[in-house]
Amino acid sequence: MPRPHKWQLRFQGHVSRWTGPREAILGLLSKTSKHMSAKEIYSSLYKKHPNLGLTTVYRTLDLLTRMSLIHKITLGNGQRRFEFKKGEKTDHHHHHLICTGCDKIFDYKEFEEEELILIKKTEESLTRKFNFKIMDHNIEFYGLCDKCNLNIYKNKPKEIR
Amino acid sequence: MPRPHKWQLRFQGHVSRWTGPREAILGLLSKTSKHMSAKEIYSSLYKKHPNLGLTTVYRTLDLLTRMSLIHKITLGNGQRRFEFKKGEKTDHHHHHLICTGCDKIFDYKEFEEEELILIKKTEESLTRKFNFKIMDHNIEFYGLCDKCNLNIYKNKPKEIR
DNA sequence: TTCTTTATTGATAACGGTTATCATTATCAA
DNA sequence: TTGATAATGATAACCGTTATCAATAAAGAA
Repeated sequence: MPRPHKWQLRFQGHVSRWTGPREAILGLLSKTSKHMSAKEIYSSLYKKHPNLGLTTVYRTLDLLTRMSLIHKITLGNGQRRFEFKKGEKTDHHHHHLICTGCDKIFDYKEFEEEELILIKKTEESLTRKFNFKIMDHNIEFYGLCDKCNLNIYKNKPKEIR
Repeated sequence: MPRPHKWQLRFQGHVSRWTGPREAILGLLSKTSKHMSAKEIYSSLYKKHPNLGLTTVYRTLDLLTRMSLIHKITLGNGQRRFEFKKGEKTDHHHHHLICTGCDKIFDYKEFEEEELILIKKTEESLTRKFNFKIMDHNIEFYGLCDKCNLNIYKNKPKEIR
């Protein structure tokens, strides 16, 4: 049932089996640049895989994350999204600008190189000082868009969300 | 009922009112260096404020965050915790190093000046590009502390928490 | 190929954190 | 003191994620 796949090699000699759902989910993520949520993946695959269960999506995303084939990002608002890992660690270097009024998220790439240098230096220093194995980082800026910056002293109203 | 408070000044001339729950929650966070969750705050205040509702804790934390009086951090596992903001100055400026094995949070000050310069440049650029009013930023590194790093080959991270 | 083992799946229920609802209470300017 | 209304708190609802468990299917063995 499962067709040959280049990533299947990662499973050989291990416990896991190469299955249709895993093929479908990894295939989808490898073909998009978006960071997708579990439900987005689930509904994207419904047409071609109507038998796929949401539980399997979660389990597969967890497996692929542990295999370092995909990358999980947790936004400041708690959203979890996944993306295919193209290669080097530095490729998935997304940072976010988030409006705390309406939760809109903007990707930015300003000062990407400078950030990378500083991140690397910081990681090395933290590893030495705390004896940590650094696996990931998260950099976000929070602010208010012009539509939201007038109402910060009120309990968050519905209208501006 | 509400007693005078230095932070009350932040409310004067605005819509919001200075209330007992807000006094209690901000007061608690100002007296601890811990990063607390909503439920931890709720149960910490239960003794002296048995009438306080969990809903109000969430609403107040949201308000105080938007007022930049406290800081919200979202861990990689989705946990949300809050800490008091000591001041606008760089005195107590720090970022977080989070162990994904045991959820422990370490504050660090490595490369503080270099980070601040880059952060300021990035903020200015983002403000110009997106017309945002930058209020805050969040820089976190995720990894495994030395104790948890020894257990990476165990199946269930829950057991070592 | 067929068989056997067991990893994987998917429907369902359950879980935990957060939010919406809404009647009541409390703040604060007048 | 009073009145308008912001804020509160009990409750239910919401939503993303997990646990459960019988059924299914992958992959090596025969």
